[in-house]
Amino acid sequence: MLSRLAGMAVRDSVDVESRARARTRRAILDAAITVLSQHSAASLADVADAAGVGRTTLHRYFPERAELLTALSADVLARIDAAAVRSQLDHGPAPAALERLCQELFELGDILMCVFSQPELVDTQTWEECSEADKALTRLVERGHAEGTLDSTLDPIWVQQVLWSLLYAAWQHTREHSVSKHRALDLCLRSLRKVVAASPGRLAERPVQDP
Amino acid sequence: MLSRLAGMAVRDSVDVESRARARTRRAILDAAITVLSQHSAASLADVADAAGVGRTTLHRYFPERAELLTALSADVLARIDAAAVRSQLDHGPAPAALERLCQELFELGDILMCVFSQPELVDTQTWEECSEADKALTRLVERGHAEGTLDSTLDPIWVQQVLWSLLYAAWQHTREHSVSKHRALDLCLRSLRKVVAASPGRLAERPVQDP
DNA sequence: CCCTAGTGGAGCACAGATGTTCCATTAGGG
DNA sequence: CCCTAATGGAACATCTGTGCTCCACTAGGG
Repeated sequence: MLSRLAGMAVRDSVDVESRARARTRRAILDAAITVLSQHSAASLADVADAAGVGRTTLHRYFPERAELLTALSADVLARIDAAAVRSQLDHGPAPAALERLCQELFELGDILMCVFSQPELVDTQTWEECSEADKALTRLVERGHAEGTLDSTLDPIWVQQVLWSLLYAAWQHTREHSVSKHRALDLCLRSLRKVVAASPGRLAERPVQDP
Repeated sequence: MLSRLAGMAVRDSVDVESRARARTRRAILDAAITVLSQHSAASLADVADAAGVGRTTLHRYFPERAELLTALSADVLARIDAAAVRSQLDHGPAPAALERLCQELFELGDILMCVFSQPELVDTQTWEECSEADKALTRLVERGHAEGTLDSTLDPIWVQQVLWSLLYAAWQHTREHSVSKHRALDLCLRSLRKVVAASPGRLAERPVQDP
């Protein structure tokens, strides 16, 4: 029943119609990711052009800009969750698992930059409640604390912040300066590793100086 | 001569006029920082409201949106440079100097977030060529490399990227989760310290895995 | 106290983005 | 091969943000 409603027209078979439409839909979403990751205020005409479709067609799929953004958000979240699944966060040593996640997320490229350039795209509330990736990452960090392989003074939320901001730094590094993706990822992983490593002994060596 | 031109009207004394105008100008710039740091696409009416002035007045100071952004950019750059000067990057051990810079920049608050939400505000070309802060930071990192107090596998540009992205992470941390500024700065400094610390011995322990 | 710089509001024109409709054309499945 | 879903383009109304003008009002300095 739902599938008939989703298809905008009454058809016998369900997937046959989807062929062309699914392809167009993907092209639009991919274009939206590319365009909006670089200029979050880009017009729908820009997105349509990048997707190689007419503005009218774009409107058939997403009657309002908000609907495109909603779909984009869902797509981004799904890809991030998929990356988390591929990383198998519950297996092996915590630091290694975290690095696998970092690599998988790095591969998402423009999708990452979308999240940064449009924070409203990923509502923090929804994210923390619905995202499996968030929960898995929290579990991972807590496991690392228990194992003694991750710095126990860094709570899961901060580790997540650092992971994302280092990924942003890495991609920005490739965009602005002519640095290879490989080099950027290397720096990113190396830095992440050092941040989360359990500090051997001398903790809080230099406390914050209040001015 | 220039001061008469800057005053938009022919006056005998120069600073008398500036009193009111300078106050209004600052109010507008401060409001622009606050508003645009949270929503980079905010309208000029929003900025005027936040500044407590009419839209007409805002137009008298900045006839076009671009001019407001230019002034905003100059203001932001000046504040960043001032923060760098206060940090005395050329004095003392390199890691400590870097932490002083981090603290000074952290205090800039919304100004930082402006730079992130509107990367076009700070053109990388202009920044690297004109900013004294950039040069001082580069010198600092190179000094740290020579001293052996900073990880020599991290080039100055990457250190700068990490510094900024950690600052972003810290502020985001206070905004989204109810974390005190003090705690956020503490996490930020601790993380920065670990990233830039010269690795004792075992470098490149775990190279990037190409998939 | 008076005068002028500074301000605020209303109003107007313009530009760009958006949402919508209609029609001609094309591609792909039955 | 034929038919229909799918598409693209043109045209239109609307809306928002912007840039600009004019006029009335107010506060602060001489």
